[in-house]
Order: sequence, then structure tokens, then C-alpha cells
Amino acid sequence: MPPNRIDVTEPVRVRFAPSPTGSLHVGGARTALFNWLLARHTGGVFVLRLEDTDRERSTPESEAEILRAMSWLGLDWDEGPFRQSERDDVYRAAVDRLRASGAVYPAWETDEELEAQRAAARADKRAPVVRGRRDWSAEDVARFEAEGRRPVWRFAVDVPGETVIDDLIRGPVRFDHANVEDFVVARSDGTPTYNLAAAVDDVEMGISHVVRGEDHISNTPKQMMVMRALGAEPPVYAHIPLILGSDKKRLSKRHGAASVEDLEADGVLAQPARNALALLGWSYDDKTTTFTRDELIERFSIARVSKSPAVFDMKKLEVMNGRYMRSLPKDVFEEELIAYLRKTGYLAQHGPHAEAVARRSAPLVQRKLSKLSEFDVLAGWMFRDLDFEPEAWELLAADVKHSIQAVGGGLGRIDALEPFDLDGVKDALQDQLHILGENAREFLEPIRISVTGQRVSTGVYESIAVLGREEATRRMRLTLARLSELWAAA
RNA sequence: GCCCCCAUCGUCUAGCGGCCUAGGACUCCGCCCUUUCAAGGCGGCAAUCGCGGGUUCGAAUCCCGCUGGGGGCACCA
Repeated sequence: MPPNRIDVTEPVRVRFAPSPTGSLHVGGARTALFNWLLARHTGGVFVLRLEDTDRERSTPESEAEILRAMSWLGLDWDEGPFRQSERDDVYRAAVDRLRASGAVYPAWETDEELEAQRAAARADKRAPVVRGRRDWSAEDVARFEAEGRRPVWRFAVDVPGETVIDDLIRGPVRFDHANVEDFVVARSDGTPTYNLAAAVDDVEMGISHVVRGEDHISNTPKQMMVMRALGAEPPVYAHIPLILGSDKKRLSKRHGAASVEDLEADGVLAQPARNALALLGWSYDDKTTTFTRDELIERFSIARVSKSPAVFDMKKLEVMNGRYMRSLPKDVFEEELIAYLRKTGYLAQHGPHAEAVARRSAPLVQRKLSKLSEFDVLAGWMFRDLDFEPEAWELLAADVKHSIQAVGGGLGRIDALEPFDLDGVKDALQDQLHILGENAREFLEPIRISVTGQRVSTGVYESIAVLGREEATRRMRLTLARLSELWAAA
């Protein structure tokens, strides 16, 4: 454990609180995962809360997608999902209490006045903070109201003063109140802002530890002030580092697969996805890189979370995914593959026998895939008649004479083979390979292409075996015929 | 401009003052496996621990400064 860090062992109440304004990003998923792991590790409670107070941007589709993505990742929640849009009365009651205690005040400044205040502060090399006037006369207020203006409610930040976050990961982080503006707590239409709602909910829901992205750290002192003004003790905070793209900027869509949805569509399985996500900013020791779900729960420690941001590497995830899939029992892999092909519509697109063909193909691709979306590249040929890819045909055409020899030689052995099975095919072709004295690549590649039509595909022996003697030899003869045409033409 | 955070191979990281002539993983490069291709095995390249000062017998590890990177600065969350 890093120095001066305390681990959390008592049962926690944590929450994941996304705003439903898009899909669940890798960064958000990692935050959810850490919260979930902390809850499961300590035998605590994981609360899910949708922060949908921005009615413009929040959508039911996005909410459904986030819930679905979490379920897919196996991150089950114990309470919720709660929606802030359904808790308006709770926030209004909180604002009333803040008004009663004088912790907040009505602010009448116009947008222009606010802008001028911030600009002046900037010019003065001070933080661009806003402090509303608190000494309007009764006449002023009456006039504003007559004009139809409605005030926002701002939190009266104590100046001078200081709020210190005792961050579990970063240690004490101090904020001088001179740099914290009198933030808005209730909009002029009476709706609560994020800082109010989040603070009230964390208190009301009995949240003991808030684990969230570092991008929220400047909000934390504000929320702590609200909690204290409400007479509550703030929870323990842990601000985790951000996840970056390869350009070291915050990970976003332009970096490629950046959401859980994308990973799933790419054919990554949940287990390796969790594994990879957990390893972004967290490690168990100096060697272990693969963890089962239960190992993750058992070994996770918030104290071992790194302070520095991490660049997300899709390639590494793919490698982990490939290894994981290879380690799966045959039948389990087959079911995963079928489920994926069904979900993506691949099966539906390839006719009535597609599922049967895909099931037969499963053992041929298991060893070769790093993600399920590569299935078509390897096994697509099985779903159609022989149809050469241009690059594949070029490989055969590059040395027509040799290709004819290889395919012809292979055909001779296959045609007469008895019994016809995988081992038989393998022995026969290897024997032929010895006779010809060629290297494996020179001899086997043309045969593989003659049967699959693809430059990259499933293995030669397996491909021939899965086709059966009749179909395999038919394809080889077809190839031979085409090669002969080419030969004659030349 | 202001506030906050961060800084070990290209990337993810181990490292808690001597075990570090810095360990592991991914990438990349070789070789092996006479089953090709994006499998597997073995091996290799790769960090003067961002820079400069301290503290100490001894610093990647502690302190200060600098530089660099990131985040935040709404009636968004």
C-alpha cells in the first residue's frame, strides 16, 4: 500500500451517479466499477443514482443504455436507480432550510452584471468569482419582481475561510474560499442545481464514501459547504484519476471505442473488460494481470488506486480478451459466440443454416480471435460459396504453376483419404508436404486459400475437415480450374 | 488569467531510504514449434526514475524550486 494511505475495510455505502446524457463511457464505467468493487469488497451497499436535473440533455434512452451497460459489465446495484428528477420536493425542502438559516441568499444580478464581475476579477488577476449583492432595498426587489425577474439562490460562501478535502487518494486538498464563488443552489425557476442535489442526495442516502472522477474535485468543497450548512457531516472522498486517450486528452468518442457499448459491439467479453478497466489506475502487485470477478472483489483496495491519469489502450484489452476467450471451455465459448452473432444480427443476415454453420466454426476460431467482431474475417467464408478475395487470389496467381502443384497435390491426397477426419487430413497433407520437401507456408497457404478464398482465415486442416471431403474437393477443383485458365492464358 | 491535481520504459504499472547495475504486462523485433495467417513457447530492444537544488553514510523513494501534462472556473453535470 502506498505511504500514508488508509484502506477502507468497514462496510461502505457508495454510489455511482451518472447523468443520462449519453452512453456509459470507459471512464464512467471505471468509476462505477471502483465503487462497486469497494462495496462488494467491504460487504457494503452500492447505490445507483441518475443525475438528470438537466432536463434538456437527459434522455430516457441514455438512462436505459447506462443501466444496460452496467448490467452487461456485471455491476449490480443494491439500491435505486434513483432519479433526481423525481426528488424535487427533497431539494426544495433543503433549499428552504438553507434559506431559513441564511446560508443562501437571493441574487438578482443579470447575466451582463455577472460577466462584468468575472471579467473585472480576471483583469485584477483574481479568481473569476461571483458574489451577489445582499443589500438590495425593498424598493429594488419590488421593482425587479414587477419586471418579472426571479432571483437565483446563491450559497453565501464564508470569506475568509477554507475547506479541506481529506482525500483518500490525494491526501488533504485545500481550497481557499476566496477562490470559490457564491455558487447557485437553486435556479430562478426553482429547480435545484447539481451541487445542491448531489450534496443533498449524498447526505439523504447515507453515502459514506464518494468515489468519483478527479474532474469533480473543485465541486467537492461546494458540496461539503452545503452539507455542513444542512447540519450534516460530509462523507469521505476519493477522487480517482481520469482516463485519457492516446493523445493524453480526456478519452472521448474520437479516440475510437470509448464506451461500454462500443466494447460490447466489438465483441469484447464482460470479464476481460472488467479486468482491463480495473487495471486502469489500480494494481494489485508487481505481477498479477488477470483476475476473476471474485479475485477483483477480494483484492481491490481503494488505497492502491494511482494518483496519475492513465491512457486507455484498446490493444491491451484485445489481448486480454483473446486470452480469456481461449481459456474458455469449448461449449462456453460457443455460446458466447452465438450470443454475439445473434445480437449483432450476423446470424439473421446469413440465412437459415447460419447458426449451425457458426456452431461448427466455433472451435476453429476460438484459438484465433482477439475479439468477436473479427469472426467474419476468419470464418466469413463458411457462410458463402467459394469467392476469392482479390488479395487472396493474387497470392495464388503470383506463382500459378506452384499453386497448381500445391493444390493439385493436396487434392490428390484428400480425395483418396480414408478415413476422412481432422487427423487424417492433417497426416495426409503433412505427408505430402514431406514428399514435396517444401516449407509449410509455401505448400499449405495455396491449399488454404483454395478452400476458403481468404488471405486470413481459419486453419487449413480444420477448414478442410469442417467442409467434408465432397465440398472441400469441389472447392479445390474449382480453384484448379481457374488457375488452369490463367495458366493457359499466359 | 485564477484554483486544483499529477510526473518510473512508447503505453499500463511495481517501487513506501539500502533488496534497484529499476521488476512485470502490452506494443515492437528476433528465434522456435516442418499447422500458413492475428495462436503458443523462448529471447531481445526499451525508463541516466521530467529538470535543478537540497536532506542523508545512502534517494526513483523525503523537502523546495522549475518545467511539462491534465482537470476545473455556467441559472451543465
